[in-house]
Amino acid sequence: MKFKTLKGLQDILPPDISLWHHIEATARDIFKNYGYREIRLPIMESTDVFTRSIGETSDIVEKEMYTFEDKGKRSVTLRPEGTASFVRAYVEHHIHNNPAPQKFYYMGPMFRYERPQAFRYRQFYQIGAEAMGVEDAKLDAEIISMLSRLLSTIGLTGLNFEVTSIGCKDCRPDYKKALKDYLGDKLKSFCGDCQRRYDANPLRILDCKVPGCIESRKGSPAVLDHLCEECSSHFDKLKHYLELLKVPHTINPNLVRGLDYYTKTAFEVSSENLGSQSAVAAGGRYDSMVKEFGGPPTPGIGFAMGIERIIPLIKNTIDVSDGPELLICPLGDEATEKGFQLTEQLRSNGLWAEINHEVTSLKSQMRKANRIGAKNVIVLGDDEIKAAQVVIRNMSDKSEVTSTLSIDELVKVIRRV
RNA sequence: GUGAGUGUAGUUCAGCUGGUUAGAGCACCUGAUUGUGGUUCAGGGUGUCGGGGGUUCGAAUCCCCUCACUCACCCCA
Repeated sequence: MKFKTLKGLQDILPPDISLWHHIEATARDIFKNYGYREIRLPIMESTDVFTRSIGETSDIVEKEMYTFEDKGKRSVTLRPEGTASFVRAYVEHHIHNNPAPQKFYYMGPMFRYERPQAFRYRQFYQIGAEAMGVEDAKLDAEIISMLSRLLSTIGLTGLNFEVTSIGCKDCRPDYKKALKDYLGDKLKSFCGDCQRRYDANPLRILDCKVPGCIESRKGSPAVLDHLCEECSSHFDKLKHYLELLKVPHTINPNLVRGLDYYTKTAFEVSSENLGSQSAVAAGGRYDSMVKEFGGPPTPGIGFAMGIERIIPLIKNTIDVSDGPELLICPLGDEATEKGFQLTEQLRSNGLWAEINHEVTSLKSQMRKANRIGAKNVIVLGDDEIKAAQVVIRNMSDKSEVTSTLSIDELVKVIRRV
């Protein structure tokens, strides 16, 4: 084989593509109910858009971005996530002048230069939603509820919704300090990764799965006890509204997000059926990002879901079989010509019709009909043309109905109306 | 970036300690059945054994290198 897809990239072919369409159509449908409108964003941005928002020291920026210089010597980056691009567009087009909340959704590929793994790709697709301009926790509850509805409408079950608050610019530094103070003198009892995390991102120590670390961190201060007045009451309201809307969820104070811009609410949806990369969707509030991008102080909240991680979860539960509504099997030259015309006419009347282009034995034509999943078959030979009448055979129950060669009648009979 | 595993037909895989012409299931094609499919029966192999080098009388098998893929860590949708 001479060429193949690059590492971590994949072709999406039928029948899988039907699952993608199902997910995308369901998302558009649900988003419409909630007043979200589509926004299409470029696939690359000035590198600063990401470094300034995601965080210079985050893993994404430090080692996972597809960054290169264009011919004008500008540093550009293939987007590793959608929110930064969205906020850039929000500010650039003064969208804040519209009545709040302004709600948008997007879908498309993201790029991260990572080692591929099960359900992790270098080009992966996200469907994301962002709601801007409302600080109230009702919006947080609403968007989490929407996500929950979306995922269950798509057909997912057994998902775990985890919610927490990670504080804001004011209280998070205090908490970080309290945590580091507590962990500082017992640092030697932690794994190598955690010792590194202590300086890089101490919050992540709370998420470590090494048994020794779980033991050693027992009794460490909890984020939720260190929230400032405002963050704390925001989180209380969120819990209240989630109860009110009956959105199933658990509180996980150790939930950590890898992006620097999150404030207050953070949430993640995971599945136990995905192996190690279990996150299906994740999101949170970002109340200071618009201002940092040069816009007026504007709160925002959003989430993104990974399509590749949803596909395997619905693969065996959704029927993706398809096939033409009619296959014409011609026998002889005259039938080939007549059938060719007929096929086009049926198509222009809205039917998915096909004709075998090679006149082989009827047996092999029928085999092919079966193989391609044709719902009905017409055998078109000299007799049928002479009589201007055909037999329409239903492939699933073998029932047969006769019809004249009139297009209207054919369509009617095939559709069984 | 780190660690482990796997590369043989379209696909899933067998091929043990080296031994004639590289195999099986599924899929595919043809026929039995001349104008009616799925079941059955008969026939058909579609292959650079990932690539290169080495050891040997002889390598899919052993050794080295390399490439690719997979899973996991880090991290994340």
